[in-house]
Amino acid sequence: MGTVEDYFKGLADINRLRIMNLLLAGELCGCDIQHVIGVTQSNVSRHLTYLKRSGLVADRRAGYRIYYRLMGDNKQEYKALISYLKVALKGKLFLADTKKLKEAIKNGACSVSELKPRLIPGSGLQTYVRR
Amino acid sequence: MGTVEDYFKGLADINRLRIMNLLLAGELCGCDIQHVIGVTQSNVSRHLTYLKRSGLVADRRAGYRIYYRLMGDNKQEYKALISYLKVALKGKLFLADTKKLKEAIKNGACSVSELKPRLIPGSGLQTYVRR
DNA sequence: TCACTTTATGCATATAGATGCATAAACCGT
DNA sequence: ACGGTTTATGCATCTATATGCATAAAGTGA
Repeated sequence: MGTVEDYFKGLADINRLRIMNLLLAGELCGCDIQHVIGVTQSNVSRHLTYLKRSGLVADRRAGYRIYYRLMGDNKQEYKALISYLKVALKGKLFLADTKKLKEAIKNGACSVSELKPRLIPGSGLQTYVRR
Repeated sequence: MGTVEDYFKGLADINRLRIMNLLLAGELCGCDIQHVIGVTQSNVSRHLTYLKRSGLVADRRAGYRIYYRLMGDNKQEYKALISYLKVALKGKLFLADTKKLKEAIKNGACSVSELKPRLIPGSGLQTYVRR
């Protein structure tokens, strides 16, 4: 995993693209993703597994939640891909998802608020406090 | 066709990535692609059909040959994708393919020679004369 | 230990994709 | 019209994806 082919296979699905679009905004737990995308929980779980297997997404457990984030890979191939996604994910569906995510955060989503970043002690990672 | 999803689906196959890699070097006819990739003719034909359907590749007929080229799309999404491919297609397989293509051209490939570009009258497109 | 939240997975099913072989189709030159 | 070159497609098969439902698994808090 982590090859160019893996990347493209990983992104060859509309729901996985929607997830990547959301993760561009920051680290998220599965239930928030499920809420925004509006598919079943098992569906989200499997797509996240696929994205991890492709080398696109990383995760960490925090209690009974698991937070997913873009793989912080320094490979040029990976960074260039993320740059491309930022350019390419501008369609109505993606913008609507992003908007819905912001709304959810404002109304107190289950896990995150990009307005309130918090550093995880010792990890160098950033998460967001629950509202 | 031509959406981000189409692009990623179109590139989610190793043989189609290999074809795109070759087309980055210029316009090519199907038989040259087949020679370099080393799969069956029907396989190449179907992958090219898929790439056209995805909005990634365009073609033109010239006699009994059909020349395939990257879709000359000015959309930012498309241009950024091509830029990404130039960065990402650096693996051994892709480099070997490119090398094999150059060899084929040097030895007189069936249709093209990037050493001898020729403008197609009126079209603004460039092709390569047969050796 | 028990109820609750979140995530993963076994099972079943439906669809899409990849591939080779044989053959058709399009076009050329003679 | 005919043989030769290149490309497309019908048929068959195999594998991979996508999806929902039900259920298990992991973790929390009382």
